[in-house]
Amino acid sequence: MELRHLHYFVAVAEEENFTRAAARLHVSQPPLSRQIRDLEEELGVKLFHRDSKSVRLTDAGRVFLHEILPVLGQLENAVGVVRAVAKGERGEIHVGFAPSLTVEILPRALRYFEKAHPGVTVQLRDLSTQEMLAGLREHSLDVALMIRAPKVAMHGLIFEELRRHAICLATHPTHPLARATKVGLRQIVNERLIAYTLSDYPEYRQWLKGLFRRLDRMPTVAEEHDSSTSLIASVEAGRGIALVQQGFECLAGPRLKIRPLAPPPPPFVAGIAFRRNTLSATAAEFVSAARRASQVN
Amino acid sequence: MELRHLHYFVAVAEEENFTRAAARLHVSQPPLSRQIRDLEEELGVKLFHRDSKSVRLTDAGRVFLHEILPVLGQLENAVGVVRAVAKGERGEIHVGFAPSLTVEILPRALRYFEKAHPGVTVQLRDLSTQEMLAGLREHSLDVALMIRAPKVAMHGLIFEELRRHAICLATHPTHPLARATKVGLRQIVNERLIAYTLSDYPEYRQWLKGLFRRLDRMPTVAEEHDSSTSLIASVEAGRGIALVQQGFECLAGPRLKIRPLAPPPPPFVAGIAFRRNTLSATAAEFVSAARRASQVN
DNA sequence: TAAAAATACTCCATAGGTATTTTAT
DNA sequence: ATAAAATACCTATGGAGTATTTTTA
Repeated sequence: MELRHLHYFVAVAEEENFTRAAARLHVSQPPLSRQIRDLEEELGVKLFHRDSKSVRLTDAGRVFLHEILPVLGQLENAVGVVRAVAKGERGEIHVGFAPSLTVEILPRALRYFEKAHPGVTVQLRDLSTQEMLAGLREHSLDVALMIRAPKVAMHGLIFEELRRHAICLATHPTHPLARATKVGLRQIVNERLIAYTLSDYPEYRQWLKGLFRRLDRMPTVAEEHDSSTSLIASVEAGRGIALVQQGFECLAGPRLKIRPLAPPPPPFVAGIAFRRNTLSATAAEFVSAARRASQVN
Repeated sequence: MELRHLHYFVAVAEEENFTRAAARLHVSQPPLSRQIRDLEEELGVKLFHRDSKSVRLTDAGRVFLHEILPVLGQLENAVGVVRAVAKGERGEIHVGFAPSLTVEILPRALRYFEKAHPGVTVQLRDLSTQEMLAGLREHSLDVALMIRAPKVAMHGLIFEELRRHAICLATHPTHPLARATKVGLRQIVNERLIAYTLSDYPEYRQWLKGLFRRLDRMPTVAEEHDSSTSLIASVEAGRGIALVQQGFECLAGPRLKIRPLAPPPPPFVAGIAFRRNTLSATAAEFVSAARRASQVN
């Protein structure tokens, strides 16, 4: 049985006439008769009473028509839905992001994307880099806004750089270094450092290690935090200093003093990651929205 | 698009592998690849991400699978239902009957039929002969238990005789004729006759007319009734006599006296009517149940 | 007799097969 | 190098066309 049989059956049932149904289907009458006969044979059921003057559904045929019409309707609907999804008119996209590191890019990217694809639901998930990479691999995420993790395996994934963020020093407003115009790395090696957790943000800690490699020592990591909120609170409480990215002001507000480092150390590289091969058109659109969002204002 | 495409798509989606899916479908891999490609082209949608190591659904493909699976299920179900209907395991049959004239046959026929086709709903409709013939013609009835109407057009319909009912005289128990062993037609020509209505039971009135044709006169039709119940009440009240069929006792009980006519006039012919060409297997089964039911005990 | 469906046949489009190439790891 | 999908090409099933016959009112 093929859809052809069903469409032919519906036409004959509705026209109650093979010749008219054939015309409506743009085929000639004999093949139509044959297809209906084949369908009846396959079902083992007579679908029509035929005589030379009239063609009418049998009881079984009436039941079949009744069962088949909604099926054909749903099928047509399915085709419409799948095309809409492929065109990005409908659907769902799962986006992972590191909240503290993408404060500027994410909202703008969302705005651009929403404008282009109002029918697509964006599922946002606040995740660590590790979770994002795992999520991308197991297809629970489509794209991830994250910081480049230099020594992390990216098999099958692509990391596309969007923006570089200079590293700044965040201190309590009354801290001695808060007034310095230029802060060098050497000036902070004896400070207590408030950092992100090693388990959730290994790339941050790698970067930290690399930052002080040229010097003979690095500051003690006095505390670990798994969120910017608690890290800010800790620095505000005077428990230590933190190294954060340019733009951190909009998270910390006036509670912390943010100073640039000089000479500027290698910056954070913010970007977007996605699977190399299995990127949906919609996800690709999100990537380009993120690209636009990261263009300097 | 044909069902083949959908079945192939489901197999590949579930196996996530063309070679295995091909084996499962009992076809070789290249035709399968081709059919999937054709489907994708027709939809204008990429359904799978392919690389040499893995095949995975795209987002659109996942949506399509989700939409298509219930459709294929319903289709399979429809095939099952239509076969059940054709086999008489399920379905509906519309039966018209003249209550007063089929008191013996109908209940027995129903019992036989119910036993053979417990899944079939029997819709019973108490109708006049005219209504039954119209119902059969417009397919709102499948079969009708009725009295033969000699001069009524039966184009396209078949009347199959089931049983003959001798004509009897029904009187009030104290009526002079109630004691007679044999009642001749001549003895009742001066009686007031209680009859069925001309409009609903024309064949009864035709038969009545024919009955007295040989005599020079016929009894006055004093009253008309459209149901046996009211006819019985009227005769019981002593308003006249009635001519009814043998077996009427079980309707009238002891309220009326039923006497045979002698010599016996042409009897009522009870039978079953149905369309000549468009008789469902189930309806045919009902006809044969009625045949069995009308066999003498 | 006429109107419609069924049958007989012919043709070719295409589903499916085999052999081979391409591709990505 | 390997494993799987895609491509190339061939075969033949069967869908569709034309001409004709059958059916029944």
